[in-house]
Amino acid sequence: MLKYILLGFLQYNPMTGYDLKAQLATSTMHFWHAYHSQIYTTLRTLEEDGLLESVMTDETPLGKRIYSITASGRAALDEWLAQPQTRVSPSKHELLVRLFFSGRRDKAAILDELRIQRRLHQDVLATYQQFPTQGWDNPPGSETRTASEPFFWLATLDYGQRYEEMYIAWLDDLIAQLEAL
Amino acid sequence: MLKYILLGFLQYNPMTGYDLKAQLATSTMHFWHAYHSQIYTTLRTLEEDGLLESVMTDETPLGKRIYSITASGRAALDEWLAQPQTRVSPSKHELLVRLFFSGRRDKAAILDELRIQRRLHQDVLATYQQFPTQGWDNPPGSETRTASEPFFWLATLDYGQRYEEMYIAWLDDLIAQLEAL
DNA sequence: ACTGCCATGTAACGTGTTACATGATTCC
DNA sequence: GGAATCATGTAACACGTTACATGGCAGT
Repeated sequence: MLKYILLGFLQYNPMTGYDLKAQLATSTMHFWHAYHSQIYTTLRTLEEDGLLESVMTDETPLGKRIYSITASGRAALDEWLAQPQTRVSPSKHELLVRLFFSGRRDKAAILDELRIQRRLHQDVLATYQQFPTQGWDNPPGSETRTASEPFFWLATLDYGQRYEEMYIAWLDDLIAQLEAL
Repeated sequence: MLKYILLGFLQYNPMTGYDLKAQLATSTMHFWHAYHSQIYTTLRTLEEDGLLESVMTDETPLGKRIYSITASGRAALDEWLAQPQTRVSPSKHELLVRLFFSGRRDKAAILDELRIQRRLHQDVLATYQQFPTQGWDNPPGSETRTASEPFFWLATLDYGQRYEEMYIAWLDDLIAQLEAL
């Protein structure tokens, strides 16, 4: 999966692993996450498989390695996009697991945990709400873009906002119910 | 993580791997998923670590192996529950990845994919809505339950319903926008 | 006879996480 | 002088997925 995200970003223009790490920490933070260790190793694997190429700028000890997509890389990305997803994305949500098994826990401890989550998700929502006004509606690179790309980027951002709003409302109702018990 | 889900279910009463697989396919389907291969291997690991014990019923070639939680197992579960989660659960959502990079795709193909997802998620929502009337508000086992357990089970189910409603509404709006383009 | 569900497991592979490790440059 | 950010990588381990593999029992 990360493979296609890296190819997806590199289709617009060449980037370093560090740049891709930054893209994942901003543009895709609401639907995919990866650690830098995984990004660097996956980039190397993609290069070995001929889907990417890289060059080192200024051969100083610790220079930048800039990756570019190859024709095979574009083909692999297009082929993946052409196969529609026909199942639901399986979800994994640790807080819900904890809650499901919280029957014996102290009420005050649960409320503390829920309130922490409420604050964290409020922050995430605030971040999303600032994205479009920060020029995020035109993010990765510049050239080789079609007119519809910002449409889809904004659609995923809209998902992120709706998700956070739903989640916060659910937390608020749950906190109120627990307090009333 | 699966470790604690298995311990969580087994705190109520002993079960087989097959039973646990069924629990994961129903009770926790909206927040955690695991394959039977992983369930069986994790159960073995937990037994090796002394958190579970098992007995074989009727020593026929292919009998049932019934797992029970040990005192150490309960302690491990309680300890995990006592450490509150202070970060947001990272999300991974394949359809959003595909959508994010769909700028060059054929509009009709994207619409097909979104409509398939809409139907699948409608089915999932329908399943959730039938749960409480099917006695799911009192699911795993029977004994050793506290009064607040159904409260938390219903809270996670409520999350699942709200999530699906939000997701379907988002899909509907997106489909309408795409059609209008 | 065949289908579907009960019931268990292994093996190989793929993905993801944590920790270790280094060093330059920029801003305060 | 110190902290933050830029920049890259490896190693060990943990977790998750797919495929292979077996066989009983109940219902049609």
